[in-house]
Amino acid sequence: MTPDGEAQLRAASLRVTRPRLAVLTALRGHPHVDTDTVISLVRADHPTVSHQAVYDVLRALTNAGLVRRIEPAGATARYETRTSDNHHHVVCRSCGAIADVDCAVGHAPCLTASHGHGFVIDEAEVVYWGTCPDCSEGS
Amino acid sequence: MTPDGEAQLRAASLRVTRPRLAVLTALRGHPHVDTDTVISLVRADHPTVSHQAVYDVLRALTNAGLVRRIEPAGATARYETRTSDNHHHVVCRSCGAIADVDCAVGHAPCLTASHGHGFVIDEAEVVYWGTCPDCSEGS
DNA sequence: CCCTAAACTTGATTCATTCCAGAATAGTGG
DNA sequence: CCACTATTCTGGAATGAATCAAGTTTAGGG
Repeated sequence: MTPDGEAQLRAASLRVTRPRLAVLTALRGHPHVDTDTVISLVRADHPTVSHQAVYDVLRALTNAGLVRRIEPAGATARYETRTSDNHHHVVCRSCGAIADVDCAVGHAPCLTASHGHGFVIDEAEVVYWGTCPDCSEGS
Repeated sequence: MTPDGEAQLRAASLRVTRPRLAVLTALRGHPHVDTDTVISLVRADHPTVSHQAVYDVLRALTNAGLVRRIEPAGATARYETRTSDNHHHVVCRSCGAIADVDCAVGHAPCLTASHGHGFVIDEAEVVYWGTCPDCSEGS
């Protein structure tokens, strides 16, 4: 099993608070959800947590590397706990569903495009666009 | 030279209007600008064009494929006229500058990751994150 | 058990984008 | 060349994700 939230927070020298644990738990069970959904999930157990707290927590966890923020074009920010393995995402054009995709071309393939106008490139982000099973079925 | 705006619009069966020509011209001269900048550029020549018109035009041109919309995480939508050659972009983390990057791994490399949870993938979008020459110089 | 910085609550604010109702206009058919 | 209609444009209000601000609570070191 993944280390429990408390251990993760301490390892990142972040204070262990109820809202933070709740957000981590919510994201564990529901990958790729937006902020609003996180708020709902958190409030299921802790009704008094403010939306601002969730925004703060998500930012803190993202900065600490415990959570990864993804932001597909035309959608609001989503979050997931699967970090540090440079995987990518498929996004459904019609319903917005997101699924994980392991890096196709081995590891960090695209960083080879380094001769980009003098830019120092440190990350290559890939987003696949398409149609999810549910949506392509209907048509 | 690129075909003039009027020809492009007619080829796409779009009406030829002053705002549309102005937007096309603005984007030709200034790639990767956001909507607000487009509005300013357009108004330099045609002060009466409404912001709504620019939004409408950008959407119409994008749907017609005359313009491509890019939307890096954490930034507002940008537009460019270079289409139909599947190139990618480098984005500067500190100043937000964007530059074009030709597809590194040949053509449409990444579509090979097709076995993604039953998704039918039709496009692979790549965004390189890094630091532009100007910004890395200062540090 | 105190104390202080960090975190949280509440509520207002920003800003890109969209929605709406009415006026203008491109371009087809007469 | 003119009239007609759908499309487009104008001006202004509304939406919604996200941020800011002031004051209260709390984690956790001393």
